[in-house]
Amino acid sequence: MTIRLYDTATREVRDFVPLEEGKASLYVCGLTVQSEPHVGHVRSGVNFDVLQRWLRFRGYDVTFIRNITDIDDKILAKSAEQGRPWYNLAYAMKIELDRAYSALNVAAPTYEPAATGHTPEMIVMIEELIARGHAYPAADASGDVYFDVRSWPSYGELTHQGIDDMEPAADADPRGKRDPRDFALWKGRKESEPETASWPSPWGRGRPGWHIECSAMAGKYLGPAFDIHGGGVDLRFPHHENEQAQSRAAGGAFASYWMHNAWITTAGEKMSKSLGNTLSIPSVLQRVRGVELRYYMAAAHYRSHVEFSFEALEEAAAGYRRIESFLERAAAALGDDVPLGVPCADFVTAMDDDLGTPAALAALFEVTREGNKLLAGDDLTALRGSAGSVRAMLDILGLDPADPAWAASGATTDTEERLTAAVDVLVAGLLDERTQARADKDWARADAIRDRIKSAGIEVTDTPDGPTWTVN
RNA sequence: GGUGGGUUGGCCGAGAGGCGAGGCAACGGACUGCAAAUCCGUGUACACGGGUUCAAAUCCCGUACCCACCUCCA
Repeated sequence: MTIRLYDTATREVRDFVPLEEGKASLYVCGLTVQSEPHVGHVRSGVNFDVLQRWLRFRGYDVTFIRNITDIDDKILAKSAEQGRPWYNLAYAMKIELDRAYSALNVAAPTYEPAATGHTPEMIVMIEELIARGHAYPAADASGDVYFDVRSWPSYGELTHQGIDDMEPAADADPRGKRDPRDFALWKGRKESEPETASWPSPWGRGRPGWHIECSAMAGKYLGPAFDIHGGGVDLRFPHHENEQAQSRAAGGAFASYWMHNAWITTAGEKMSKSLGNTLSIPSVLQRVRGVELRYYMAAAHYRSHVEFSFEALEEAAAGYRRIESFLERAAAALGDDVPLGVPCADFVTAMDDDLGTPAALAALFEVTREGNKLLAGDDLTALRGSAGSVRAMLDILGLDPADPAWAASGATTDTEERLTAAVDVLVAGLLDERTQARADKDWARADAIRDRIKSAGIEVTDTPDGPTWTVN
């Protein structure tokens, strides 16, 4: 059985055949660090993290490059508005993004290059394109360099569009373009822009066009040909189309497979960056834990559009807690931590089929139910098998509750620990009284004590090993 | 104008010619002093109209509505 992936370029699910046996090279377009990340922004991070984990589980040696764009029009505009240097804004938002990723257990890629660190590579590539007749410096004095789409016959192949069917951008400044669809490889510095936002080039000081950075960085770290290129659906055109055109026009084969994750929207609309911070990662994490948010995102197929709602998020969290509590009870029954086991066959089949996480989770729930039944019996070997399998499947999805990543994000402070210990002592006294009452079959008194504890926001649960308490 | 995606039960969300994925919620039962958790059970869902077929949520034709992209959106 091989991994099969949906390839946007061919519009079909194809067997994954890497360029080099046993290795997988992956480039994902990361974010433009211009504002605080919201739930929509991090979906690709989660989805491609799952892909990366699955490739690794299937034995591939994965090289995973995910860039960040740290210079662009919006960064310049926002930093000017906020009265701070553009690089300070970009850096601060980059730190926020890292926090969001780590709160969601999105593993660090092999390397995370930034656009501003790669202007020499871009310049070399642009020169190559000019030499091959696929690019030209603008005829005006702007210092811009454009890609000549008419010079590249297969332009439009990724998104299956003909150049003449494309609507020329109504608002685009034609500047020195030969064709309105030509796109900027290099943007000459404008007087209004800060000197620090420009780099030397053969065409004068300027800054990267958006698309060239990814071509240059993918080429640098993965070579002229690599296996998978990913990103959000919105990037198919123009970004990915242009990346492919310029990379191929410069002589590289570029990506063999193109994968695109769908959007998370609210109220049917895309999550605009101007929406405010109600859906920023820190604010959502006040409602649910990071692992629960990740579960919510992993539970839908990556190519399916998700309509975000807190109701659906809470429901998903309830489902995750069921799996989690099984693992906790299994660990208690086994008297030990549950070791990572083997995913069940249905899970593997589902994941191989274009990362079918919904079907994979269905399989995971089947094993969880079996495990819950075993919990009632005394076959510890079977229980260990089920629990280990559940843990292994969660681990592949980046959802293993025992992953230290979660502990880091939910770290308890010393004060909290001391408070917990203090409450435990106080509640323990009451619970002793209640246990005595229960032994005396004085149910009224037992319930009264439980109600009293509950009025303090603490839930008491009776188990065969005695009562336990949790904060509501 | 071009390109692509969607409409599934109370809710979320898979599937892609025949057998009701799964989760959440609800209801019934078992267990429990009562709860909680767990297990067992309960559903005649596929936007609308035609068509093909022994058989259609799934294929074809048409219609409606929604969404994305069309040169610096995740």
